[in-house]
Amino acid sequence: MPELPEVEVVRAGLENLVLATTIGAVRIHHERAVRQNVGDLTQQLEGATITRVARRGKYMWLELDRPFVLMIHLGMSGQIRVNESPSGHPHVRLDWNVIRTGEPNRYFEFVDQRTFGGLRISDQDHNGEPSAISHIARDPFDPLFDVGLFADSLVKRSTQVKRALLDQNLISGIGNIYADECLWRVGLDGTTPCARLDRSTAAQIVSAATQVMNEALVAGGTSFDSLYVNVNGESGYFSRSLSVYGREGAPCERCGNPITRSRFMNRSSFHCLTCQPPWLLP
DNA sequence: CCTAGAACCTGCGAGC
DNA sequence: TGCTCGCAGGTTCTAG
Repeated sequence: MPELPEVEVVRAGLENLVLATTIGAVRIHHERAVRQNVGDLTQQLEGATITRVARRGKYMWLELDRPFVLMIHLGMSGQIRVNESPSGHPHVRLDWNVIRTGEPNRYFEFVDQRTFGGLRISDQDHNGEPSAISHIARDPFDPLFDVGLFADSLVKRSTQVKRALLDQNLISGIGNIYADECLWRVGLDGTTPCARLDRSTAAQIVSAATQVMNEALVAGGTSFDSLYVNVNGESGYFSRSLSVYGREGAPCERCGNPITRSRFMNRSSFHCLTCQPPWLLP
């Protein structure tokens, strides 16, 4: 469920607490939450000091004083909760020792209802980046994100624009909510063939995606229910600022016509048929 | 290589 | 009050 803004809220919250601390006991209550040998993960992590909490797209990872990192992906329903065990799905608990301030030891838990997310160790390439996500494109918040490269790749795709926006190998961080919000802001129907787009439109897409995700980040992310919360269990407020997602039948903020819902890629898409004229097949 | 589906899971609300 | 069905912020594997 979480897209870039929600993952960034969790990343920042976690970094604020665990930087320069040392991992103590690691307890795994659900093997599916660990995408590798359970014993290896436990053994490699204990005693490691956390030097940075990083993110690309929807993936985040703990950098350590070791030649590997701990990858964390929240999937559809994953949470990181600090110093509390929410009822339901305790999966992996990491204790850490606060050597920085002398505060009492703490722990965080990775909790995941649907277990599409998980934790795993990854080694790093020569640039220090996790090899586990070498296939994931840079996200629009990345200073090294290349709009020209994205535009070139996008217009060459022989698929529809919404599908391309959800392809993490092309641009990362965008999911079903922000793809719909972005396309509404640009005035583009999601089924438009990529081949019909030009570089200028591609740049508008990046700009709109960056803006909407930044607004969501400032609001603490989008929460429809208790499944997405920050490390302290608190919801974000951006759902009240969504223009199309989840607003079937409600008036379009731009033209007043009702927002419609359709099936696309086996999931829901929300759009304004007036502001985003449907692409007509030739 | 690229694209499009199915598969992986649990829980909730709607409708019968 | 159940029961079934559809639906949910994602990724990855496979077949074509």
